[in-house]
Amino acid sequence: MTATAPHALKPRKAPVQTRSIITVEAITEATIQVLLSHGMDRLTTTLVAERAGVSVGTLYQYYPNKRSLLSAMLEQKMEEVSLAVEVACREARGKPLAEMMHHVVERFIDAKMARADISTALYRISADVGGPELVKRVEARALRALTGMLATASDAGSKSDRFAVTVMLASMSGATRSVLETGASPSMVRKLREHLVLLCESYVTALAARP
Amino acid sequence: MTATAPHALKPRKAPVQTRSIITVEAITEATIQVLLSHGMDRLTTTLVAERAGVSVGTLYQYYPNKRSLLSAMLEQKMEEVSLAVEVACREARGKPLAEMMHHVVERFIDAKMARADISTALYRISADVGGPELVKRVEARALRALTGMLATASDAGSKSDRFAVTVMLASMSGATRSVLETGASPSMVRKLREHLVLLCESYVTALAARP
Amino acid sequence: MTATAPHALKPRKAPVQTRSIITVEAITEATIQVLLSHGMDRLTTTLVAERAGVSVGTLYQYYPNKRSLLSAMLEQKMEEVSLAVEVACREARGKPLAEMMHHVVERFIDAKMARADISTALYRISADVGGPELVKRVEARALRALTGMLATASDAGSKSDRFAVTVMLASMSGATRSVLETGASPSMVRKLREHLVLLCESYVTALAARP
Amino acid sequence: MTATAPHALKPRKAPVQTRSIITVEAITEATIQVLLSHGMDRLTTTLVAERAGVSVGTLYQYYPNKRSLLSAMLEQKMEEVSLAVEVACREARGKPLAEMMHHVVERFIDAKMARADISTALYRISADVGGPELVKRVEARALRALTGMLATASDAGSKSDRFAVTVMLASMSGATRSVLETGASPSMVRKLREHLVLLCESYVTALAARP
DNA sequence: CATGAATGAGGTTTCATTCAT
DNA sequence: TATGAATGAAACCTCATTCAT
Repeated sequence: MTATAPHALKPRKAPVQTRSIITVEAITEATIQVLLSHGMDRLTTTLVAERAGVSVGTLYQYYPNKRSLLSAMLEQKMEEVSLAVEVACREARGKPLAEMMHHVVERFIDAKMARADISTALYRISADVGGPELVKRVEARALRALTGMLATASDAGSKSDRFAVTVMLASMSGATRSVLETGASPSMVRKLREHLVLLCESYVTALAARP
Repeated sequence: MTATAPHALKPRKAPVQTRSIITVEAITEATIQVLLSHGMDRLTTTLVAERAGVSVGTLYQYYPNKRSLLSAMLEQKMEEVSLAVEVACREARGKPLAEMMHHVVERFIDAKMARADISTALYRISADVGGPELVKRVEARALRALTGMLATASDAGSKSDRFAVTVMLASMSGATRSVLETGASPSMVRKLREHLVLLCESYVTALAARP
Repeated sequence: MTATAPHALKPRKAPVQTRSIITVEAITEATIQVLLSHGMDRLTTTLVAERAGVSVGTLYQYYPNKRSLLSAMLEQKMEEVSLAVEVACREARGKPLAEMMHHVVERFIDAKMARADISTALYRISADVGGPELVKRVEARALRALTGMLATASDAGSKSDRFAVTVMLASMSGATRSVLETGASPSMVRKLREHLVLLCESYVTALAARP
Repeated sequence: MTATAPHALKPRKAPVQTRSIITVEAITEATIQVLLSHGMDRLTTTLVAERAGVSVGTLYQYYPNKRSLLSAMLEQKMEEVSLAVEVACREARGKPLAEMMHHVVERFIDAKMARADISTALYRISADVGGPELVKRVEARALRALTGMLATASDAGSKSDRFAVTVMLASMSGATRSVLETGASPSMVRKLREHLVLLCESYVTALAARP
């Protein structure tokens, strides 16, 4: 990717007409496919447009540059996951710790696995495309939600601080990524759910038990 | 980076003479520096060579292409971490679980933080450069070592299987990465150590307590 | 020229719009000119593009690599000659041997001399650029045509086999090439016509007279 | 090949010591091999040196540049052929035409086929490396010899001029090249001998019979 | 709005040649 | 003499982006 001014990462215009929406969706889908089949450094705007069945020109009507195309995809997926976590946290407020973790982990993995291919594809970008900053910004919401939820646990005065929650979230992401990159068979995913619940639950409990 | 056949990722020749060794080290160091100062997609072979104080031609005497240069760096650092884990596992055999985890986590983080800049830089490339495969291959050793060690715990019949260990390792990596990308102040690192020990310890204990 | 996989020698896309056709023709012509003025090993794609009044990028839209550019030119010219021979053979069917050879040789030389500069330029590349294979493939048609024609000679049961015809064709090519590379003044060309007719005629006659 | 001043095409020094002779021969042989296995445009001085079992530096002790290396090979082989023709012509003086042609053609083909690989390899260079000029210069001797010989034919006042002989020589070369590039099985070579004799003999006879 | 031909800066890689050891 | 590490000019080729149609 050639150097690009840091501005202009937003999509160029929001599609309103039906045709436009279809076009944008085709582009989005094509990006995923190319990312998966060719990898980050053979992804070219021309190739994406071709796969989407439109011309490059059209692609550039919706995204001012390549970076914004990828950035949009990354943000979209991450928002989705963050939202899922937020909702799960709201639902689990006031419950006992074990139940909380169970619920949140399930929703987190659900969100990642809905279109697991997208998740996998995005691991190929996150480093570039404003990765860390974007990640931090989007994860902040999930972080707040989790911290808030933990404070309402019915069975334990929570000692969990922001840092502990970060560690937990990063662990969940790391483990899920690892499984996704190994292929993610259904049985693997089942085990992942189980283990992540155990991991988080025991961690939170241990935190609460600290002097 | 231009398309490159998946072969030819190995360095081209091992430096034998003193002069060569110095050259290769200069290239290695320059790669890190450029990665940190310019980022993955403004890293050019010319720039690396310049920074290393050699000509591009020289760089290409040791690495057949850009990919192999980056790949070599990634592998090198990962081997280092894997080795550190292996050694730590050997040292902690036969100890109680808590002590084991404490020891391994400490050594893991030590290895990552020695030249934290390198670790950070490498997160930018792991996705390309044969990432997953390389990761899997190199981590396999750490995995075996950890599993083996856990079986010798003095205080608990280990129920830990390969999958659980993968989850643990991925969690450690994920959390460490998260901290590194946020800046990694000394106090952060201290907290990370503490929390990762807690996380792993409680996880392993919980695993052992399962029906 | 850098190493190139043996595939991908075909032009990348056929020009359809008027603008494209002009572009491709400009590139073709520029290639000849550069070949003549600079020689095979100072012919660079950049130089060709410049001469053609387009950018390198444009050149690469029509030819996937340097080799294919040259290959296309070679094939084009050779097809032309082969076609000329085919047509001449068809026209001369049923005539006496002497007349046949006269006609074919004349048309062969006509075809080579139309843009003698191109012929000369192409001798510089035929060795690389898939030479032999291409030559064999394209000449096959001329070979068949000649053999077929000779069988219809009104004045002699033809003993000419495929091999004899190959020898004849190769002789014609060799002699013509020799003359072209010496400068090919009109008087030389006149003599060449005369002599090649004599050569072929007497050869075919001698073949027919063999026991 | 990079641009090189037109001077300095001669080998740098004549090897006198035994060791040197062996070295030069190894280089010569290696050049042929590389030419055959990799083709003209993947022939690099380093590769040749490697194949010859010496260092590049050593190669440059005997040839001032790549061009001279190739040029030397070309000239050497051509001289050989020319010499063979000269000798054959001397031997055949005073004989009848038919016998003359038979003798010369046989020796010509013998010379080309002794190390047919070399001949084939050289077709890959002749265009570059001062091709035409070199060819003209070296062939001049064969030309003179042939013309001289024909004038002494016992059975016919020769009408053959320099041009006719050029045509004949070019035909012989062309046909031989064609056969070599098609693989040159022994039976093919046998047929080639036969046919070239016939071709030349009938040609010369026809020339003599002209008004 | 869509198209896709054209652009050209710039990146990667090669390889003839030199020269200190 | 031989070596082979180093050089660096220069070649090939890509691809994000624009704009006339």
